[in-house]
Amino acid sequence: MSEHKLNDSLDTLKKSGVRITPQRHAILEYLISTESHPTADDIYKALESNFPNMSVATVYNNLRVFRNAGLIKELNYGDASSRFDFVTHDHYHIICEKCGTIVDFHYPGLEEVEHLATHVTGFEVGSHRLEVYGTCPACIDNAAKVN
Amino acid sequence: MSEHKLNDSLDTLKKSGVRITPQRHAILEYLISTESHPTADDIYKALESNFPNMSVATVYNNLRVFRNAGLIKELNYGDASSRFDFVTHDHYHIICEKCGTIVDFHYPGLEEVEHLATHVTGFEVGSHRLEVYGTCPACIDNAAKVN
DNA sequence: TAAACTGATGATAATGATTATAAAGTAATA
DNA sequence: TATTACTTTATAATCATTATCATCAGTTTA
Repeated sequence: MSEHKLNDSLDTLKKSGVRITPQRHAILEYLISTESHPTADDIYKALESNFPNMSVATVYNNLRVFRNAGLIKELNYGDASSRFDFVTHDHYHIICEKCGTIVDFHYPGLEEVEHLATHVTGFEVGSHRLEVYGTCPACIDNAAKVN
Repeated sequence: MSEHKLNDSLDTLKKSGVRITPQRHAILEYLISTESHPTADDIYKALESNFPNMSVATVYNNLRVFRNAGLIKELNYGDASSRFDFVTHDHYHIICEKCGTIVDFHYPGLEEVEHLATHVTGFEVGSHRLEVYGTCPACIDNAAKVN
């Protein structure tokens, strides 16, 4: 799956003069293949078996490289650590406040909001971020069972 | 200004059995009076002269108390520390990527998005969060002067 | 090919925000 | 007044992230 996403990404990196090391390859591959939105530590642990000597710093460094290249997004929710999300087409996130699950969903875009914001504040708008919070189906079920 | 916001907040706290200490009073007052979106440390520093013995932990503890009481919101942007915002009427934030300035703006609400998200994901939706990123007028000016 | 250069990695220390802990203070209540 | 519950303060602990620096690997150049 998504073999071409990986190749596209590797091309992008090469073009900006970034070397493709085995670690970088593995981190990118993991980010593309996973459905989840892993923390740096998740990634570190997931690759531990293949790269027993890899340093946490390497994970952080390369996440920054990928972010600067526009390949991934860094997500900051209330909890302690950042999560990382491979950038595909535009999508938003809905987050379960009970268990932390993050699910993607699509929405036609909110250019209106950007326009209004520009108009009202005089800012030059670059991007926006939207998240919806609630309770996921699994947690709703669990709550029902308990009562 | 906003004397009644403060009194409302104090009432809310009293009703939920929270004691009004001088520190709590001062922190709340500061949050209501300031236009900015201060970090815990900003608050700590701002009240230093009046409360030379106040501990940072007190600031954090009370911010949590206020947040649990629904009086303030905790905002997490990319940078290191959380910012706190007194909850008034619903508004969104636009954030300058150059200097970090945060400005409020109003928008009719995005219930549509919540409905769609519910429909698509099966989540029970509670709230959402939207931020717009860009460059503030001052930074635009500065950039123009340099070139 | 060998030397030199550049960037990447890995180990570890440092930083900085937030939280935990425990002792002492303060208000509320019986 | 004695007891209880809640707060504050001071400080230590935690934990994510970043900085440092020696080492390593790939690439370029002589």
